[in-house]
Amino acid sequence: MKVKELPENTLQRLIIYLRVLEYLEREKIDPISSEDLARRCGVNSAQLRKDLSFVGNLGTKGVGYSVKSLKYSLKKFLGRNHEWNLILGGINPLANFLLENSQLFKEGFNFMAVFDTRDEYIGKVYSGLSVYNLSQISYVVRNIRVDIGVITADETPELYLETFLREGIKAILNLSNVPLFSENEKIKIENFSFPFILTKLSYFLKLYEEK
Amino acid sequence: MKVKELPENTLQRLIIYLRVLEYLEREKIDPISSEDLARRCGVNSAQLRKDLSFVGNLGTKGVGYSVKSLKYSLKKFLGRNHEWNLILGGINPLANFLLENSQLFKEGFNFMAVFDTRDEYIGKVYSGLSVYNLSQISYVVRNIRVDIGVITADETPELYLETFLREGIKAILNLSNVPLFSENEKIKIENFSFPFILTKLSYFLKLYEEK
DNA sequence: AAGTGTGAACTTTTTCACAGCT
DNA sequence: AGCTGTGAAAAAGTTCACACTT
Repeated sequence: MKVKELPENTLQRLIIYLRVLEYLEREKIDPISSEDLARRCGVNSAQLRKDLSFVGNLGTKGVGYSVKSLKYSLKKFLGRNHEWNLILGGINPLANFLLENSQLFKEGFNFMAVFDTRDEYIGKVYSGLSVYNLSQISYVVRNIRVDIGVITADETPELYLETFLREGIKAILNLSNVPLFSENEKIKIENFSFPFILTKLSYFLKLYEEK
Repeated sequence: MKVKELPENTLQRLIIYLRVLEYLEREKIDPISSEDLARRCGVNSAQLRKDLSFVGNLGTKGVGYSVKSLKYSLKKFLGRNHEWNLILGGINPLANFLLENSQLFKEGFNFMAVFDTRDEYIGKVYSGLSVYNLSQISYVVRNIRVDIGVITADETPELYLETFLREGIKAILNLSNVPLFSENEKIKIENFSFPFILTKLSYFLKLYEEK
């Protein structure tokens, strides 16, 4: 197989499989069948096998999947077998939470620098990282590899986006309340906000009320 | 039309449209064509019109959509025209961030109570809310309507899920690192974590490196 | 006997293209 | 003339079902 591009939904499910495999490893469950893993991931087993076929031939017929080696294959496929360098734009409580969150560090996502546009923050040390003026980003990017730009700024997220893209950053996590997009195929932007995800639940609740 | 169930992707896009409409309203842009709005939302205009057709006949032929009234229709359709009551399970920095986040309050998501299982937290006041023992949830649920249960606990998210469901809560936002599922069609669970969304970017970066 | 991997069938979603309203 | 709303066509994604391997 291969050749075909990975569907977005398949990518999302692969990430879930990885998470559940990590759980199974802690619980010392090994091996596991597609039936059993699928049930724990809320999908059907044909779906799971088809999804995994994008990654490779990972199972043993008549037996199932080795939890350990499937986890390893998924990590590698998802680019989670090494570390990534992040920068952050916009100091606020969410930024603070992310910088102090050791879970992200444990999982290989390392914040390298913080940017802001407000004078009172520039030059300070924030959660152990120096705060730079956004206009000085070139200096930082010249010295360290930056993989992912995280935008937390509520005020001018577009400014951070433009600046990050101008510096050649290819992957953006936008956590502001305004969704951001790029026509450029070579740029990947993920938009997330808590009101966004809660609205998915509010729609469900409204629907449920009506019935 | 109508009759057909709303696809998940359509729901997600409707939420994006709403966000962008709020932005357009602030910018005093009104009316707007499907072409223009679609471009700002990173979708194609036929897609946008088809999505909106699930909500109703909202546009004016030859003119476009009124930003103000389209925003209103979407809010109503998404259940965002009134307030929702939330409870939170598991005290930690993420819980703290959510409880202190006035944006959620402004958008109609109100935290009513906090639960934990660790004695040292019970009975304390945390971000202005009383912390109850999870085992005493029935007492709280008897006195206030609870719409959404938010799970922040890292240690035993399953315990919070089971307890919330047992109390009849229909909508769950799980922010722990273990994805949770329910077979029950009448229960809606949204799983989110920062490592999850960053993994989508790491996959993209890995792919990009390979080419 | 058990359980994967995958073509083929089926279902859903997206895009096209244009009739019809303003 | 301009732009929506929507059937119909095309594309994409999911599920079935079974050949095949251990």
